Amino acid sequence: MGRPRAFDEDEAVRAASGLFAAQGYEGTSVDDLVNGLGVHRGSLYKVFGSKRGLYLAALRRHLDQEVLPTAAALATATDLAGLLTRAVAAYDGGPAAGFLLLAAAERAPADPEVAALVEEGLAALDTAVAAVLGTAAAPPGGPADGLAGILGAAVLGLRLRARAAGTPPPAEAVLGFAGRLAATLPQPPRPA
Amino acid sequence: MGRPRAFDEDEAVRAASGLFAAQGYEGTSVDDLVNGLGVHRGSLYKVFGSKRGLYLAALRRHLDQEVLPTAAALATATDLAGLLTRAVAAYDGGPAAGFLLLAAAERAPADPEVAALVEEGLAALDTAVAAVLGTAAAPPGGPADGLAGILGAAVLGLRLRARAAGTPPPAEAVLGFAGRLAATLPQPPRPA
DNA sequence: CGGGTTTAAGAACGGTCGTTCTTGACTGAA
DNA sequence: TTCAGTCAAGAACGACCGTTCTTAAACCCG
Repeated sequence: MGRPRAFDEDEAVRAASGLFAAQGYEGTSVDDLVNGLGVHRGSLYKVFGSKRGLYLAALRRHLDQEVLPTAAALATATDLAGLLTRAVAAYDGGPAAGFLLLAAAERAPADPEVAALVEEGLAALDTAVAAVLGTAAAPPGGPADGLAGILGAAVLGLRLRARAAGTPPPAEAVLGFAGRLAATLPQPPRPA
Repeated sequence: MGRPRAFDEDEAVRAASGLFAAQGYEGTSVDDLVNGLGVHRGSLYKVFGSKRGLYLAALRRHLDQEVLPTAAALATATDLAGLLTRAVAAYDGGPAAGFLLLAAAERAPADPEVAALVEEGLAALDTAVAAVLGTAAAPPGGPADGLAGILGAAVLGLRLRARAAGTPPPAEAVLGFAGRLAATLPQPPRPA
């Protein structure tokens, strides 16, 4: 019973991801969200409780729909060059690109719940890199450690530079680096 | 002539750096600045023109007093391990730590003047890394390229993770990575 | 000591912030 | 067809936003 909803909740959350990724949390007003999502103000508060609730839902969706699948795809690479090639190719430049970066820099220091989501995303990337390298992943909950953490950090840094400059990350730099680094491995990764 | 100033301008800009670094641009109100700087509202607008003007001054100061000196110190390293050791040691955890990161993620995409300052800081870091490696620096104005850009990106990514998690960057990971990578160099850097 | 000039002090501006409230439209069930 | 329940529509709330204005205080100079 009751009047049916005139909007798709998942689509609204996706649109919110784009707005938050582009303008940040503080830089996105509820009016921006109401206009961009096509969802009425009252419905927004009914469904998500608050602006912060919608932000958390958007970040959660970004992790589930973008970051974690990307990490899973990275983990299927058979060598380092393949992994980094996929990492660069995964940069779709879509509206939510960089949401994780922005959340890490802007909201994670002030919002523990955001920090936990960010850590989840970053840990997944580290785990994928570690899987390809055949080494142990970083300890859960702890800071990035080891080569996998460093490589993940490098990809993060490249994407941050790309975001700041408004250009896609430089693929050739990543691939050249992969060639260099592959030589340092004591044995071919994934010998099986 | 005229009544003398009751505040030190450089100290005010430094305090502003801390606030902007901690809370971001949109997250820091003019009231926050007036309280945190101990500078009267009118004086703030007289000297800096606007909140954005103060932000640009604070970022400029952060570059001049923190980032560029750090980059210069990095460039004096004689090998990769020394450079990365210094890079980690340079993380003072002070109030303005991460200002460059936050500016890159939050304001650079929307404010070209911020983007130019951010690019200046990142380029200086790349140049320092390149100097130690004995390779050419990234092309000015362009995206990071080559090994130096990758290494700089890794340091950026590590610091971003540290900022998100509220912990200092993991020194041992960086140093372990330096040992691995040093083996890939075709010759000892800085042969002279 | 009395102008001239610069800053400090703080009230006040219109606008926008996140949030809530009131009213009417639409639904399935009685 | 009435009822109870959910959502849409939009006005309205107090609080805060960045900015400006007015007035008093502190200095140099003559």
